[in-house]
Amino acid sequence: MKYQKPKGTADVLPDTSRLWDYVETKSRQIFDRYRFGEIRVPMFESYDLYARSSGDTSDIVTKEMYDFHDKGDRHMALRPEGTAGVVRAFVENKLYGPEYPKPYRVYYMGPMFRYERPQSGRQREFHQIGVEAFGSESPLLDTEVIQLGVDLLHAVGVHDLRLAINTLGDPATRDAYHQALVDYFAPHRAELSEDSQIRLEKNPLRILDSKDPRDKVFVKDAPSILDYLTPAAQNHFAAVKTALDGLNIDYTVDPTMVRGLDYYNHTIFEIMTSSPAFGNKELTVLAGGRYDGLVEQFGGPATPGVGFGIGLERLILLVQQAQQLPPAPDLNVYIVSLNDQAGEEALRLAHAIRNAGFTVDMDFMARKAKGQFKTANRENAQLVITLGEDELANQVASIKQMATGKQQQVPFNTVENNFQSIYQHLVEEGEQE
RNA sequence: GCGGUAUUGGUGAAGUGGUUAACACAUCGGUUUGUGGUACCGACAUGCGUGGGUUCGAUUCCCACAUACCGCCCCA
Repeated sequence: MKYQKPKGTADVLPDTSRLWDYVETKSRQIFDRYRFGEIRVPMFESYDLYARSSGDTSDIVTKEMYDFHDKGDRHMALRPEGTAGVVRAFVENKLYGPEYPKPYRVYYMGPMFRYERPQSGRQREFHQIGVEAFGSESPLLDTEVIQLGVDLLHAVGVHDLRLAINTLGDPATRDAYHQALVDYFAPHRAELSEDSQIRLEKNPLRILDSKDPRDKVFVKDAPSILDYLTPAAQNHFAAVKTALDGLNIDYTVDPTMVRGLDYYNHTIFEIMTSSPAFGNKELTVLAGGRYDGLVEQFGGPATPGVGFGIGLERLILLVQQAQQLPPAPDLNVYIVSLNDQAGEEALRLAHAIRNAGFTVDMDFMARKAKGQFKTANRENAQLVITLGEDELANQVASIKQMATGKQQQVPFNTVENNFQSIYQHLVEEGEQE
């Protein structure tokens, strides 16, 4: 084969894209109800934008960034996540201005990229649906965003959700907790995994997320961030929990939950579900949190923000598992043509009938009548129009109702000008009998 | 970046160091003129991911590369 798709990409073919469309359409309906508007931002930005927002110290960022130098020798990167670009747009378009209602709420959906080795559920090009809400510190906004996520998942038929929440607190909290973790783990340094020994230097929080059994022994009794919250952070978290209770949204507090990105603080949350689609393993489909301070870091005025992202590929699998595909659209008419001249007439009639609002297909392979009927049958055509020498000579179409097998003649004229009434007579009234 | 497994037609696949690469599904055609199902008949990989090598001879052995899947790292 001469060409193959780039590593880690996928072609979405019509059968599956119907499912994508379904999920996207449902999502938009939910966003409308919550008054989130769509924002479309570039699929690539300056490399520095992503590197800085994600935490440029981590070599992870450079390792997984899909970056390149353009012809002007600018260092660019395909967007690895949605938030950074949206925050940049928020600042650049001065959306913090007084003329915009606060909080300023947007959603996006589209491809993201990361340069890594493809494996289970991970591709180099993947898709996310995400939301961001700027300008309010209210814990009620955190809660509304969570509620939005839950609603969205319900809307596409994904149930059995588990919401996990945690707080990373404010900067003072993080500093104190950081120190506490270092104090706790340092004496066991030699007993930790090699990776965690490095994490201890760079980002002790990540040790909590380790899968290595050597680390888990100590993680079990590690200090909890909940004990290091400043009063303000504590109040915020408590208010989120109260609001969730008020909405009857179940949740579990997971004090070991962390985020890979540096910009998160205060509330972070994940929605998990287990499904046969994933071998009944519990997997996260939605993750988000608060990122007060990010707008400021990007050169805007101090503006709080909160949002989440959903991995679309994963969600699609869930939806596919949870419910049957939305049915393919009906084929109203299939036109069988028996010679070249009839083919030309078929083209004309097809156009007229389509203009009347019906779906029409016809043969382009010069196949025999039997073969064309087979196709019509396979595509579930309601009506089949046959055009051959006789029909052309008499300027009439033979129209067959596939359900009953009855066939009758209708002048071309009527087919072209009043197909609606033919259809009503043959199909809709037929159904009532 | 590291490791494991895999790669045969439109699809699912069997198979062997040597003159015709099973079988099934799908598709197309036929079983007398232009009508859906079934049955029966026929057609359908000069080719076994790509490039090298070993060999008298490779789809089968070896190497490299590509891609896919599964792990590690990491996770946006």
